[in-house]
Amino acid sequence: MTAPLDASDRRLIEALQDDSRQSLTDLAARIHLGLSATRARLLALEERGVLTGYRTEVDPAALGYTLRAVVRMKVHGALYDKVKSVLDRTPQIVRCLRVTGESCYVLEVVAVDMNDLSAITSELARVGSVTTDLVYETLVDRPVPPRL
Amino acid sequence: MTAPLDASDRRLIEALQDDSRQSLTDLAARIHLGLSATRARLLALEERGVLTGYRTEVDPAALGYTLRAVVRMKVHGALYDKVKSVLDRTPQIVRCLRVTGESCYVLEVVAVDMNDLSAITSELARVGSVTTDLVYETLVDRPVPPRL
DNA sequence: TAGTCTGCCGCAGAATATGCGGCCTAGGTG
DNA sequence: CACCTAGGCCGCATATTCTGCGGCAGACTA
Repeated sequence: MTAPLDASDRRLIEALQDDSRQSLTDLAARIHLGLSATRARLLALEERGVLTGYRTEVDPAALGYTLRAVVRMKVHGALYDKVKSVLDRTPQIVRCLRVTGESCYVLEVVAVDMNDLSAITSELARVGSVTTDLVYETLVDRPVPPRL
Repeated sequence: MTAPLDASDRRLIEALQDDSRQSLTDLAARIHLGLSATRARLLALEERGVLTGYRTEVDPAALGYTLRAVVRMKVHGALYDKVKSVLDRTPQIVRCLRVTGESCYVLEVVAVDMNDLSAITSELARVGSVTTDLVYETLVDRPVPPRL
C-alpha cells in the first residue's frame, strides 16, 4: 500500500488476470505503454505484493474429478491442530476458510467419486461436525476486480 | 479425455500451477523434456481443454478489499434469471456455486468495508433469503491436484 | 521385413526480454 | 526566474526464448 494503483496498473492487472502467460510485448500494447515501462510496473507490483503469483486454470473433470462439494464444519476450538493436519494431508481440499457464524470452517473439496468424497468427509468428521453440499455447477469464478 | 495424462503431463501441470509465467525453457528443464516436446504437450493440453487459462493471483488487501464473506442464499426456483442478473452486475461476487441442500447457492464476496458488504448482501436479499459469514482467514487455497 | 505412427530432439530464423542510457515533466529551492 | 532533482517513460543493443520445421528411434502391424 505504499502507493495507490493508477489506471495503467489496473489495466495491467486486468490483462494478467485475463491471460497471465501473454508476453510483455502484448501486455505493453494492451496498456498503451512501452515495453520498459510495462516491465517496471510489473516488477513493482510483484515487489509490493499486489501480484502474488501466476496460476493455471485446470478443468477438474479432465483430471478425473467428477464431484465437487462445499463442506461446512463446526469444531471445538481446542482441535485446531487436528484441523490443520487434515488440511495438510488432503490435497483434494482445494479451499478452506475460517469464518464467523455457526460453521467455523467452510471448505471446498474435489473428489473422483462418491467413495472418495465419503473418505474425505469421514476424515473431516473426526475433528468436527460436518455438513456436505454437492455442487451442481459453478456460476461464477472471477478474479478479484482491481477497482478502488 | 481422449488420452490419459502421463507423468510428464502431470509434472507440466504442477509446474504451471506453481508459476504459469515461467518460460517454456524453464518448464522443459523442470519436466525433463526438450523444448519442442514440452511445447507440444502444453499445446495439446490446451487443445484438449485440460488447461483452461492462466490467471494472476492478486492480494485483495492491496486492492483495498478489507473484507471477505461467504454468503449462502436460498431462492425459489422461478427467480433464477434474477439471480443471474445480480451475479452479472456485481463484480465483488468472485465465486458462486449452485449446490444441493438447504442453501441453493453459496457465494464468496469481497468488499472494501461494511457498507459495501451491506450493499451487496442487500441486493442478494432481494432475490432470496441470505446468510452471511465473514471470513477470518484463508487457510487453504490450492489448485486442483493433478493426480488420478 | 517393410511400412506407418507417435513422440522426441535439435536447429535456424523470428520474436521477446533484459539492462542501461537518455529525455521529459513536475515539484521543490535559492 | 533559473536551476536542480526525482520519477517515469522511451528506445536501443544484446541476450534469451519461441516457432516451425526436418529427422530419428521405438512400437505396432501386416
